[in-house]
Amino acid sequence: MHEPLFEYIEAKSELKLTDEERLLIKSKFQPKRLRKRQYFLQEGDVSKYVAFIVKGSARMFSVDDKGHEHIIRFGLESWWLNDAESFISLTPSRYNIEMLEDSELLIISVADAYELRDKSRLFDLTIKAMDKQASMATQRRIHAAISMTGEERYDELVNTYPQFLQRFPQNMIASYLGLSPETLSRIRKNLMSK
Amino acid sequence: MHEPLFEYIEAKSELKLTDEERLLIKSKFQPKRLRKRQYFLQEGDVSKYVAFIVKGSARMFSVDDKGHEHIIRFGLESWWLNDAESFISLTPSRYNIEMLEDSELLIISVADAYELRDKSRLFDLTIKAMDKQASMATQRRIHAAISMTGEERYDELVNTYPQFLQRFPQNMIASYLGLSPETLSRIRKNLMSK
DNA sequence: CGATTTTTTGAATCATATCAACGTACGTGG
DNA sequence: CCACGTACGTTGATATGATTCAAAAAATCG
Repeated sequence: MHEPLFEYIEAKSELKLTDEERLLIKSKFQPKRLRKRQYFLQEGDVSKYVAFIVKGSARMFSVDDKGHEHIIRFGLESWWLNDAESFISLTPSRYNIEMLEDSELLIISVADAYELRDKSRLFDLTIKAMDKQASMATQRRIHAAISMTGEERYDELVNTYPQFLQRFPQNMIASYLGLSPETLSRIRKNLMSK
Repeated sequence: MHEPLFEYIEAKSELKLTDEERLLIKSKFQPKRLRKRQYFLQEGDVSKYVAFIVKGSARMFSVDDKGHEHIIRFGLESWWLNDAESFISLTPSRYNIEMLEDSELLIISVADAYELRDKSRLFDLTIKAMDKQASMATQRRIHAAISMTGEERYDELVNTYPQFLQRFPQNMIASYLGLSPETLSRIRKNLMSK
């Protein structure tokens, strides 16, 4: 069950885990199964855990006054789930995290995550690598959101995350891109004829 | 010259620097002065340095095919400057970083930054705290960009970063919000009459 | 298979961009 | 210190991209 996490850590840190370190990490990460449509985090709750996705997928989204959902980000195998804002400041979350497929997670509490970063150099390096990658990805996304048309943003998504198209329904892709489902449908129709 | 950086590190890490650590940090960060309109990073260059802003301000922006500029983020005192994407992957940057006021920076190379994180626990804690804060801020910004109208985004900026209105011209605020200068002008006019 | 969800299409409407013109503020060299 | 040039902000008219609402078609699920 923990094997994919170990592989992830060794890949990110570019180092090999000792048996001792494996045991330590295993002791802090609890397996958790969530079925499709179950929530990992609900709006108003405080995000006390981070999850590593072993298998499955999820979306983090907010709901506005009009009841429209906006997808902040998706999660797939080897990605992490949590609301940075709530997790860090320990305030109630404005977001929901819902599983989109039957999933297997490995969860760790805030306190244990800090402790583990202190005790395991590899784990610490892994989180640093993840932070860097995340900051790159969010910088790109902000750039796309403020400077591109819907069609350009869809184009970039097709190139950057082609898996999304296989795994997620089109109306969720639209929400992720900040478009209405109808608009994305029309954009795709348009691209067909080119 | 390095005093503001020391204060920043002690505030973020919630610990006190030793004299030894101060010397080490001082030896890695070079002072650099840039005047208004000078560039810290130009599109096409690789971002090899990170800068801590002691005094002054800057903007990071891209230029699209039509020659329009899009501001990804601003920098002010105690903020950091670099292009995450270029810095991390050592690829030529798609962005420019230009000083908006005569500024004093403390710059550190990629290699030295890694080394310093290894050698100074306080510096490492500081960067971790900064990463967390940055991930919170970018999550908020993405949420705003994909789910809010121009007026709502301006409103949020007024509440979150009121300093921006004092320090930066309105057309740059518009660019940061992903709006044309004309649209922001009209939004402000609208808000006046409420 | 029927029921529900997702996608598509059309028409009307809204938000924002674009282009052009004008007024104002600003800083820079003479 | 003034005058000029450049940058900035506002306003109006028009164009465009995207949303909304409604309905039908297609896909998916139990």
